[in-house]
Amino acid sequence: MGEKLTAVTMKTLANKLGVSVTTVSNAYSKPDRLSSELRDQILATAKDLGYCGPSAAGRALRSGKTDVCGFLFRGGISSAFSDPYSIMLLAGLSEAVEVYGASVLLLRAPAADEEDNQVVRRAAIDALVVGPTYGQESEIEALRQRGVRIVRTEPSPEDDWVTINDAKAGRLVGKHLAQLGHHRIAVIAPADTDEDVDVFDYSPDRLDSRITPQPWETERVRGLWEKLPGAHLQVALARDCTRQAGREAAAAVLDVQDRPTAIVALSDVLALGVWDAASERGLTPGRDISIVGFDDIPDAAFLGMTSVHQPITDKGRLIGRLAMDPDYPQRQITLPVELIVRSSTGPAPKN
Amino acid sequence: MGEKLTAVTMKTLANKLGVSVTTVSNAYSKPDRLSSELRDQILATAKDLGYCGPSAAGRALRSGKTDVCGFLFRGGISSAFSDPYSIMLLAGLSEAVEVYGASVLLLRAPAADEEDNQVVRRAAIDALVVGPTYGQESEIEALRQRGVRIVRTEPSPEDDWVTINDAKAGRLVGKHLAQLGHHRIAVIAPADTDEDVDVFDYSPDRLDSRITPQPWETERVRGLWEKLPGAHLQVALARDCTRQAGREAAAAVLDVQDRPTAIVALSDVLALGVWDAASERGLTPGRDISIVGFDDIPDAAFLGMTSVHQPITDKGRLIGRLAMDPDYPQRQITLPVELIVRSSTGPAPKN
DNA sequence: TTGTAAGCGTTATCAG
DNA sequence: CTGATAACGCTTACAA
Repeated sequence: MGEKLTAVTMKTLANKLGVSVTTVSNAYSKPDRLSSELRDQILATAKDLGYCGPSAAGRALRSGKTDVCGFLFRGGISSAFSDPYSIMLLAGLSEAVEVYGASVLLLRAPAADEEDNQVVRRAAIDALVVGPTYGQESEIEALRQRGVRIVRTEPSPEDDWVTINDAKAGRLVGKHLAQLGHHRIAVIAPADTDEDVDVFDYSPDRLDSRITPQPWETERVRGLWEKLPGAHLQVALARDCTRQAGREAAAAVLDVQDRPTAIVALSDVLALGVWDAASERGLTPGRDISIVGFDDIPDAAFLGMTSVHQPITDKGRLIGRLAMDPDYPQRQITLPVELIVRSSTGPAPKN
Repeated sequence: MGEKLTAVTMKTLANKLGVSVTTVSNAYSKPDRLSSELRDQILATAKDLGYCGPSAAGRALRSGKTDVCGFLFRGGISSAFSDPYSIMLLAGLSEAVEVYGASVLLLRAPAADEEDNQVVRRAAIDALVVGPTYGQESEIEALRQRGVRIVRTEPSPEDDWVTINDAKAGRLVGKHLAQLGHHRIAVIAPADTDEDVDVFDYSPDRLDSRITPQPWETERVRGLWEKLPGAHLQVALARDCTRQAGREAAAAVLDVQDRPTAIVALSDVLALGVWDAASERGLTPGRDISIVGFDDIPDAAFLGMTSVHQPITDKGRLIGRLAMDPDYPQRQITLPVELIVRSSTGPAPKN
C-alpha cells in the first residue's frame, strides 16, 4: 500500500529537474528554444523515468493538431480491402502522410440510413480523405466546420481534390474498340445492389434510372459511348466491385445468341471476373472476345489485360500531401490517364 | 469586423439553453441521466448551432479513452498493403473494432536504426495490434506503460495474442509431400534483405545464420522437416514477401540439373511467384512439379494451389475483440489450420 | 434529474 | 534562453 501509480507527465519531469513544464515541452516541440545541454538532460531523465513523449491527447486539445489523416471508406471496410484500387491508393497515401510524421485513421462511412455516425464526427483528425461521393455528406460538413481539411478523389468546388479525367479514359477505350471494328459491346458496371444481374441497352437516362452511378462510372461510360457512334452498347450490372460479381455479370451477357465481341468492365477487378467467365466458356481473350478494364492493377496487367492506366499510388501520395500540407500550391489536380494495350483486345471476330 | 469566430463547444450549447455543461455532456455519453425531452432539446440546438458532438481531444484527455485501435506495420506500409494476408487481417480487425464504435489507426514500425519513433509513441490509442516481432520493442514497451493494451499475432508471455500452430502447419505439408513420394524439396522463405537470391541445404542452424527468421518461418520449416526425414531439403531466400520475389527465388532452384520435385513457399504470395516461374519453364504444377503454399489466399486458391488454410479474417476479428474488450474471457488463442489439397500437388514424377 | 468545481497534459502568450 | 499563467473541451466526483 502507499504505492503511488501516477502517470509520468511533463510535470513529473519538470519537478525532478527543477525546470518549468514549458521548458520540458520545448525540449520536445521547439528544440531551438533551449540550450542543447538542457535538452539532452531533459531527454535523458525522460528515458530514466519512463516518460514516452508528449501525450497526443493533451497536445491535440491544446494545439488542435493531431497528426492524423482520416480516410473515409464507402460502405463496409471489407469492401475497400477487397479492391486493389483502394489498397494502392491507401498505400500511396500512407507513404506521403508518413513523411509529415502523421498516420492514417481508417473511418467507415455510415450507411445512408444511419442517423448520425459518432465515429466519423468524433474523429480526431487534421484532414479527411474522401473517395467517391456517398449519399450523406453531413458528417463531412461537420468535420469541415471543425477545421478539418477535406481532400477528395473527385472534383468538388469547395474542397481540394486529386482526380483523373474519367470521360477521357472512357474515350480512349471507345476509340480503341472502334478501331478494332467492334460494334456489339457490353459494359460491366458495379451496382452496389443486392438484386440479380440486370442487363439493358445503354442510354444515359436508363443507366441513371437503374442505379445511382457514381460520377466516375457515368463519365467513363459517357466517354466510351462518345467514340462508338452507332454501336450496340449494353450494360450489365454487377452486384458489387468484385471479381466474382464481374464473372456473374459477364455470364449474363455471354450466354446469349449474339454475344458482344467486346466487354468493357468499369474496373479491372470486374474485368478479371469477365476474363474468368470467358475462359470458362472456352473463349480466348483478345481472339474470341476482347476485354478491357480500367485502373491497370497488377493482377490484370499480369494476365495481359488491356486497361486504362491511372497512377493510383501517385494519386494517393498527392492526396496525402494535400491533406498534410496546407501550403502545397496546387490544390485541385487532374492526373493523366493512358490506354495500355495488351493481349486481351484484338480485332472483332467476323461471323 | 467584430466577427466572433469561436468554436462551438458544449459551453456554447449550455449557455444558449441555460443548462450546465455536465448536462450537455450527459446528453451525449449518458443518455439515461437526463430526461429524454431535455436530451432531445439539447441535440436539436446542437444541430442548430452546428455543434458536431464531443471533441475527441477533450474526451481523450479527460477520460483516457480514444476509441482507436492501432495497427503496427513492420517495415514500410507499402509492404503490408502488397500482402493479401495483412490486408485480410486488417479487414477482419476493422470489422470487429467497428462494432465497438472504434476505428483503426495505421502505424508504421520504425526501422531498426531509427532512434525513437515519435509517431508510434505519441499515438493516441486504446490498444495496439502487433504483427510478427520486429527488432525494436521499446516503442511497444512505452505504450504498454501508458496503459495501451497490446495484442499480438504470435505467442508472447505478457500480452494477449491470437495465433496459429505454425509447426503443425509445416507438418501438414511435410506429411502430404511425403505421402506423394517427394524427396527433393525446396523451401522458399522471405529474407527481407537486398541481397541476391541465396540457396543452401537446410538445417536449423544454417537458416538462422543466413537470415533472422521470424518465429512463424522457423516453425513452419521445422514442422515440414520433421515429417520429411531423409529428404533433400533446400532453402532459397526470396528478397521479400512478394510474388515477384517468389518467382526469382524459384528460378534459382529450378534452373539446375536435379531440380526439386516439390517447392514449398512459406506464404501463398511467394507460391504464386513459384507458379509463375514453373509455368514459364513449361512445367505444369501438380504434374511436373508440386507447389505448396501457406495461408490459402483467394488468388492462390483460385489457381488451384494446395495450401495450409488459416482463418485470416477471423483471426483479425478476434484480435479486434481482444483489443477493444478487456473482459473478453479467452486472451491467448490458437486458431486451427487445415491442409487444402488442390491441383498444384501430385505424385513425385519418377525420372 | 441537474449543477458545481476540479483537473486531465499540453502548448501559447507574454514577461523576465 | 527560461518561466509563470492561462486556457484548450471535456468528464467525473460530489453536491443539491
